[in-house]
Amino acid sequence: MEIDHEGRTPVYVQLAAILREQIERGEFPPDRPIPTKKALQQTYGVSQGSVERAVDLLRKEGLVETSFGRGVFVVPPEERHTQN
Amino acid sequence: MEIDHEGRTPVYVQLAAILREQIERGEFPPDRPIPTKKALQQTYGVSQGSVERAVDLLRKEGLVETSFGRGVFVVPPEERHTQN
DNA sequence: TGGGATTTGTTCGTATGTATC
DNA sequence: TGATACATACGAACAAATCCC
Repeated sequence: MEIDHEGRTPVYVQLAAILREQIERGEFPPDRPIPTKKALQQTYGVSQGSVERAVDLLRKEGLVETSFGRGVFVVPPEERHTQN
Repeated sequence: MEIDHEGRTPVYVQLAAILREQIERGEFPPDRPIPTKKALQQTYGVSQGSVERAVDLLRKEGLVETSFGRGVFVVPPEERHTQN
């Protein structure tokens, strides 16, 4: 899936959707960080700010947790308390 | 008062402090918007984003309310319900 | 009715620096 | 020390609400 920089859907929303789907498909191993924010920038060709916002969305949804200096981690489904 | 772009205190925090003091001194007439965000940008030589953040702080403090397309308004002291 | 001007709000990219591990 | 998350700041473009003539 790719990011459309022209359309009306914000880039960070698109990126969040991509990651959300990958997470729910279990494409990321547990207890290990998903690709770093820098990697996401490069993979999808978006800015740091857009990655920040995308991850922020997923964090608020309870799908991931971030750990300063370590990485972004997927929250196991049974531990999710979505405070949407 | 001026903004120090070099120091450790964020620009937007400094700007919020300036405006907060002016508001509490009653320097802005009631029922009329305070200087527009664009004016604040020019007056203090800061970016739109910094003005945005400064006003956001004051809004969260309950000191001002913003009205899309109209301006930023001082909340009368007796109506402030600071949900800090 | 209409359309331009004003004003707040959002998004994006870039750059730089700080904090944590 | 290096990798990483996070914060700050700027500029630019555009969208959306309001106002005014």
